[in-house]
Amino acid sequence: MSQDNTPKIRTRFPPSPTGALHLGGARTALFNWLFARHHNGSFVLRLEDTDRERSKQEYVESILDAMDWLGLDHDEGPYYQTQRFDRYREAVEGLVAKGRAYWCHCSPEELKQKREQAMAQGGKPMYDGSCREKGLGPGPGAVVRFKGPRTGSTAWHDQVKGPISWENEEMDDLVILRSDGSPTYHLAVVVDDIDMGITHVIRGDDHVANTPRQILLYQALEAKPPVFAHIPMILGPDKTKLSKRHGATSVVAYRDMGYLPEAMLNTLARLGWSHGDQEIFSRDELIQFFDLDAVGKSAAVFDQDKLLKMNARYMQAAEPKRLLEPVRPFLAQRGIQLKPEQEPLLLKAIPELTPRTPTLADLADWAEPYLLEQPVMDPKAARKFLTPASALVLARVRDLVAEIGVNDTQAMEQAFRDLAEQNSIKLGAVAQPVRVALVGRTASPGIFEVMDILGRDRVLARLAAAADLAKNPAETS
RNA sequence: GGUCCCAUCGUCUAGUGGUCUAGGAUAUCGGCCUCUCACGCCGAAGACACGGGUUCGAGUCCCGUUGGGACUGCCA
Repeated sequence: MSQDNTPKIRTRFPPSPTGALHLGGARTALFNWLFARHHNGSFVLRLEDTDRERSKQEYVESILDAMDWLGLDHDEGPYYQTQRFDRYREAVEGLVAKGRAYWCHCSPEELKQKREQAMAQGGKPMYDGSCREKGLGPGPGAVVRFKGPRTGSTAWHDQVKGPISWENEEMDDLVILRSDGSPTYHLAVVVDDIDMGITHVIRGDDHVANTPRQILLYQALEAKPPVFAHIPMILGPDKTKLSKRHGATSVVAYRDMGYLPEAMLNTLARLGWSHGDQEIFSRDELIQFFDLDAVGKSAAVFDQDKLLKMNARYMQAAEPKRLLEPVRPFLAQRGIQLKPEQEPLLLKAIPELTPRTPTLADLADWAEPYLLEQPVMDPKAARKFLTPASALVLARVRDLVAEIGVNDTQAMEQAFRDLAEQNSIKLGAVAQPVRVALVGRTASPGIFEVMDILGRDRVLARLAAAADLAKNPAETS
């Protein structure tokens, strides 16, 4: 039972489908989603596809896919701006009729020339308003410009930056309708946010300079502007705006590298937002604690190492079953189709594996020896540990396994220690050859746990195969 | 160039005038643990950009300087 009289909070995320969802966009989406969820409001998804040249359906799908992966579900939409052209057209006509906008016949070429000339003379590259008072009508190549005020100032109280104000004379008359009849970003975004009842616009602070222009548009359209909150940008390691040249910047790229969405979400949330010294947040905690007042003002550099560590923590903490489906594609990349009867074995191995595997890709790598009939033998490891001298040790261990089995790890460890002592060698001198015999490499979880999971028969078979190799080391190299 | 925004360890950040000889995380280094590799634990090093104010007192408030970023499109 809701008893608040205040209008329900509505936020939106409006990506333009001209590329994949990148880290900055994902964080913006996350903050909007968290804010809506925290306040029990609605989260609207809208595709800003008015740039017909660059907008692509495949990007729409990729963005939706990424949002889905992150679990950022929307309550409304996705709306598409290309389906609302009539509405924008109507708004523009209304503005022209009221004298708040006018037709402009200046060509892009002469505009560009004027801009460059102004720059060269140290002036401001703004539209000079040549057509502002001409009272022109539509025509070939003509656009509609907003008729902004020439005096006064426009101000707002930004929810993260505080008070910001702009001299109106600093703003030129922006184009709101292109010569092809399509609306520009400024017009479409304002009309949409009005129509969709958006109460809070949370977006990257690369939009602050757009805000006063849009407020003017709200006023001309006789609508109340929403609350604005400009969150700091996410920068690359070189502190410039994140872009393709910064390597992996798309969210799905991280998914494909084996990161868990909860780790991605947690890391993104901590860029520009904090809750005391807490570092790990569940999805519910994020919703519970998130608010705009704890969002910082300065730009943040995305730290891959920290994401990796975060992912490692989530990997370790995950229930083995949670990892089963997500790891499948990474196994498949290694040519392994996980069979149903192998699942219990993998599930049992996962707790031993995850402290060593920061990503799903690593997990697949480390799980491989358990899932193949015989492990892929690393030649270097074989050369070093499967020596004629170790053949004897391997044979003794076989006897041990035949005798004790593999499920009593404590008894097996004791037996290994006794064996080492009897031969006056260190435990490692026994364990390493065995390890290489069992998994084909020099690093693995504890050797007794590996044996337990592999099971007696497989252990015996692998020890036998390794002993053969050890007797004839030439074959390995 | 102009406008606007920003400024605490390498990086993410805590800090809202005194409890800061500045806390946490990550990265780095050292140690412990140990059958390998990890995990984990312990420890070290590492920051309030600079200069003026205001104040009994400033990382915290104000001004300036410097540095960085964004915008300056018929792109969003």
